[in-house]
Formats: sequence, C-alpha cells, structure tokens
Amino acid sequence: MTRDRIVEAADMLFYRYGFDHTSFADIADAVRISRGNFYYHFKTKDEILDAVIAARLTTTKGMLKQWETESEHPADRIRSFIHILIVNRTDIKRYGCPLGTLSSELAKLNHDAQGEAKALFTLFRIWLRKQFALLGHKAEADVLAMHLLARSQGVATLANAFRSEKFIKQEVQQMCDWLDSCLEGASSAL
Amino acid sequence: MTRDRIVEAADMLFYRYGFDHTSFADIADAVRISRGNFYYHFKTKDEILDAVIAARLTTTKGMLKQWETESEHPADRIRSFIHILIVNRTDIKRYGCPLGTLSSELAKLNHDAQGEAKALFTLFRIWLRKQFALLGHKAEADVLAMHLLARSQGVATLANAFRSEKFIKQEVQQMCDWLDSCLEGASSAL
DNA sequence: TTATAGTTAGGACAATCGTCCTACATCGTC
DNA sequence: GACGATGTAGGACGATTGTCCTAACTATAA
Repeated sequence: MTRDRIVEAADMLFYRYGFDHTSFADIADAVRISRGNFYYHFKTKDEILDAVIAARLTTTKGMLKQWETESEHPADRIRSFIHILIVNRTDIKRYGCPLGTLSSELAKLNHDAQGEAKALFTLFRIWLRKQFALLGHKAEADVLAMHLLARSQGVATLANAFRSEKFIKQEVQQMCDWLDSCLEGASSAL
Repeated sequence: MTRDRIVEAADMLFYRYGFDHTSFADIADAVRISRGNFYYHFKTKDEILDAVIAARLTTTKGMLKQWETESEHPADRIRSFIHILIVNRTDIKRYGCPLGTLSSELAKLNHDAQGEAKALFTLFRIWLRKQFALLGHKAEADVLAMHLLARSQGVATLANAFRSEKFIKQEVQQMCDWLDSCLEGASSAL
C-alpha cells in the first residue's frame, strides 16, 4: 500500500534529516510518487508525523513485548534495552537517537505532536519501571527507569557528537555493571 | 554594536527554535533591524551560526576558568558543572541543552559547522578530564569526563521531554553522589 | 559646504515551501 | 462498452526562504 510506503519513507527521512527539514518533495522522491498526489493520502505534513509516531508506537510495543517473551529474567530484559545502543550503533553514531532527537526538535518547534513523542518515551519508562519492580526495587522503580532512560539518551547524544562507537560500547558496559550492582542489594541501588 | 546584537539574538533564537527553523526575518525582528541590512554584517546564515558558536566558545571558556578560580578543590569545580543543570533548569525544561540540541540538529542537517559544535563539547570534555586527573583518576580521567558529560546530556533531554524540573534535581543529586563515590577510592570509580 | 566612509532601509530575485485543485489512468462491476 | 470508485500525475497558488542590490541616511574630516 502506498500509504504505508509513505509512512516508512517519512519515518526514515525524519530520523535522518529532521522533521522540519524534510519536505514533501523529499518524501515524494523517496517513495517515487508524484508530489501532488500526497494530498490524497495525507492532508497535511502534521498528519504524516502523526502516522509516523503511531507506527513507532506500534513497533516499540512489539519490541518490548518480544523482549519480555525472549527473556524470563527482568535483568536480561533490561539488558536487551541497553543493547539497542549496540544494535543501532551505526545509525546512532550518525543520526543520534530517533526518540530523543525527534522529541528535542518538536520541543523547539513547539509542535502539537510533542505529547505523542513523549508517549513514546513513556512506553519505555513504564516498561522499564515494571522490570525494576520485578527485580524487587518497587519503591524506586520509576527513578531507576528514568535514570537508565536518561543515560541511554546521553550516550546517544555524545556518540553522535563525537562520532564514536567505542564510546557507546564503553558506556554500555558501564550500564550493564550498574545493572548488576542493582541486583545485589534491594535498596542499595542508588 | 549592531553585529553583537545580531549574534546575541541569533544565539537565543537558535537555542529556542532551532537553527534551521530560525529565519533572517525572525532575527531581524528580534534585533529591530531591516531584513536586508543583514547582508552588511553577515553574508550568509552560516556565517551567523559560526559567529554564534564562536561566541559560545568564548563564554564557555570564561565560565570554565571562573569555576577554576572560584573553587580550589577539583570536586567542587565538577560540582559547579553538574549544577548548571539546576541553574538553567527553566530553559532546559523548555528547550533542552543548548549544546546537545544544536549538535544533534547540525548532525541531521549534515552542516559544515558540526565540527565547531563538537569543539564546544570538547571544551567541557578536556576541562572535566583535567579535574578528574587532579582527583587522582589520571588513567580513567577521559572516561569519567565523557561519562559525566553524557549523563548531563541525558538529563537535559528527558527533562525537556517530560517537562520536569523534579527529575533534574533528582538526577543532579545522583550525579553528586556518584562524584562522592569517585572521591573515595582512586580506581574503584567505575 | 563638500567629500568620504560607514551604516541602514526597503525591496527585488529565484527557489522552495506546504497546500490544494483538476484531469487522467486503472480497476472491478453491471 | 459504460460505470462509479480508487488512486495517480502535474502543476497552480500564495507565502516564505536566503541572498543580493541600490538608494538614502549619518557623521566625521577637509
């Protein structure tokens, strides 16, 4: 379906070149479709953004669910989260984190879809919170979730600025060590 | 001088609304100057960006130097760095980190000034590295510097996404605790 | 007063933007 | 073959973009 191809191409372009800087013409070229024909599928550019974020929400939910079925132990699930930095290191080095950079851009544009971008973050937040709670850190689960989320964001930002995969691996190792230290004591995590 | 007023206004607008999304007209309105008159001071928009980054480099150098004269102990200097998150929390909550968001945007635009933005990060990196070396962490000084830099970046990104000052304070506390743990043993920091 | 240099205002310019319209192609169904 | 329905192509549109030109203003020096 053409609509799906538009969303897919827009997703890639928004990530690589930013939402604001990506034009209808750019997407049209990528999908190999007439520029004017867009209007049939999406009335406005914002509608495309909504569709892209909705698609990301769906794939993210699927990914989180898969991590849960793949690993029985919550710590292994959290390690799956940490390791997306490794899996996507090439893109992250070049374009940063898809979530973080979109969220930052929408904040600067004061765009209506800020809330939807935040919902993407919230997906990870709640999922991580659940895993930390299962580890016995019920009281500090949300703090730990936000902490890990922030660290992965920071790693992506700096890896992008310095174009360094080595830094990603280095920090991923530290995050895994930190996670292990969380496993030892129930409340001595911080 | 008009040139300085342009740079000052552009700096603010680039931070709040992004470089790409800020137009000549926007800057002209802010400085209350004719749009066409820009050409006398800056030939291109990129020249303005260069001037803005150069100005940031200067002010950053001054700030780092001041932190060194203010505090004798390297740990206190590093605490000064950590606390910019608190000092600028209102802006960070709304617009993110001036450094990180600019760097991310320029990466997506594949802009020539990426290297200059990176130089801003490097300024902090080298300064932090020096302070950690003074604390006796000579071997891991750079790793520690990058780690702290990344954490502050992550905090800014999430504080912006969730519009939360509480999260900033919470993470700043953790970073200070982490710093204290660095002070105990020489090489047991990680 | 005249001359010169520095600074400014206003608008022209081609290109590009998001949006929107209309004519044409393709299709299964009668 | 005629028929709507669905999807497509191409371009018009007004606005805005970065860039650039030129006439006019200001102020100091001769």
